Amino acid sequence: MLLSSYPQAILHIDADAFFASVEQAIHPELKGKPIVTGAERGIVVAMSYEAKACGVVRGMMGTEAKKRCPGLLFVPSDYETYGLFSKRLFEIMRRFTPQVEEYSIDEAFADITGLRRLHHASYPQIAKIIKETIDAELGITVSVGLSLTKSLAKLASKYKKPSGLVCVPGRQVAAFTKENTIDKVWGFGHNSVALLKKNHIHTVYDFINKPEKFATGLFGKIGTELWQELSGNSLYKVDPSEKTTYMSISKVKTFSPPTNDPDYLYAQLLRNLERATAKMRRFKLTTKRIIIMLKSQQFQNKAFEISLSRSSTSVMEMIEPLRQAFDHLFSKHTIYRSTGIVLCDLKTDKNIQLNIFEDPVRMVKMQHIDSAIDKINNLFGRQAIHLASTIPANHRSQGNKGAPPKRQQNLLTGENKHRRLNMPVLEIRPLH
DNA sequence: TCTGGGGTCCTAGGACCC
DNA sequence: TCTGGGGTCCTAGGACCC
Repeated sequence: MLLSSYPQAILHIDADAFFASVEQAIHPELKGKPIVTGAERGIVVAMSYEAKACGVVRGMMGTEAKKRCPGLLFVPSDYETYGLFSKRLFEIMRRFTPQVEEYSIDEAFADITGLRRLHHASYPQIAKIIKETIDAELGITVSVGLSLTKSLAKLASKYKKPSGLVCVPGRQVAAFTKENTIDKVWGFGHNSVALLKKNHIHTVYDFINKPEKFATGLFGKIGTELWQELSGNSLYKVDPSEKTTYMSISKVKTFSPPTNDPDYLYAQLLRNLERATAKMRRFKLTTKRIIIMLKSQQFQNKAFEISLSRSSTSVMEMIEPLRQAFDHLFSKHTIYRSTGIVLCDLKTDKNIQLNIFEDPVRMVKMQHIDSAIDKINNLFGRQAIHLASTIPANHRSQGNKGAPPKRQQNLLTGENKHRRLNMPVLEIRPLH
């Protein structure tokens, strides 16, 4: 196949060691030093390149990380600030093209096809300008890949980290894919890689050199798509539409130390539920199916599913079934390390069907209560108001004792991020 | 890498219908 | 009663992503 330079020019931008880099950008004294985030739980969530160089990896216990890297500094995670940096990054990209797809907190695609004249620059030059703008304005570095498809662009951005700029025009696809093993491909996980290796496929080039039917035979639809994408035929389009909905919303929380105290566990679960439903209401969604999970110390997952008689947005309506599900799942001989809630099959809450036995007045009342709670929590911080039954979740949770939350000025907007006042905790009991 | 917290999509097989 | 052929919807679970 003969490919011209860039029939499509797709960019993938991936921030380097994002959380750690943001911390270094806000705290200049941390620059050039090995640091990790995740201090609040004592495990490594993200590490700077300096820390990575000593062999510190994600999920590692703090003590082990310190052993490998004696000068290691721990900072607590600050997701609000990471989110703000993320927003800035996407905004910079949008100055060059509206075709920007926010893929995750630290990654985005952009379609810059046809923009050479507008920017008076070649595609690689445009990529370079975007990269330099981000690096300069945010004080962090990103790695950039430019190629014909999303899959190739993603491969390219990963090829030279940190702070790489890798351009793969059509005529270099063959050479470039020879340089990349299949485990680097976005969409091939452990199982797929194992299967490919059994078939003597080791590089991406090996894969695209097989007939398309071979890929389809092994992996079905996904196989065909990846084969096309990696061959330089763009199938996955850059989707700039904002995320407005969810299929599911989950809240999981691991606590330390693990426990088998039912009051504590139930309170944790209820708190998960409060947070999940608050998010659900923010997106104007409703649920009918809820999954309750308890994870044991040995990482055994036990789950129970409840179906509501009709779609709902209100915690109060879910409390009874939650209690029953918990009693069903809980065993006093098991020690648990986390609880979780998944709200499934979410639908927009336009017209919730009432069945004839229900009391619409009561329902409307509950909706008023919910929206009042949501408003207050919006103003005064997450869960300024919460159910009294979640209070046991505050005790015994020694997990975050060491690291008080940071109350710093927001460097980007000048606002105080934490507008929480010293509010008393209001307690609301479920209606009966 | 032994396990944090969030998500999506695809597929096979059963239930049910003509 | 077992014998045909064909369709749709739903569900569970796997695989993958960051």
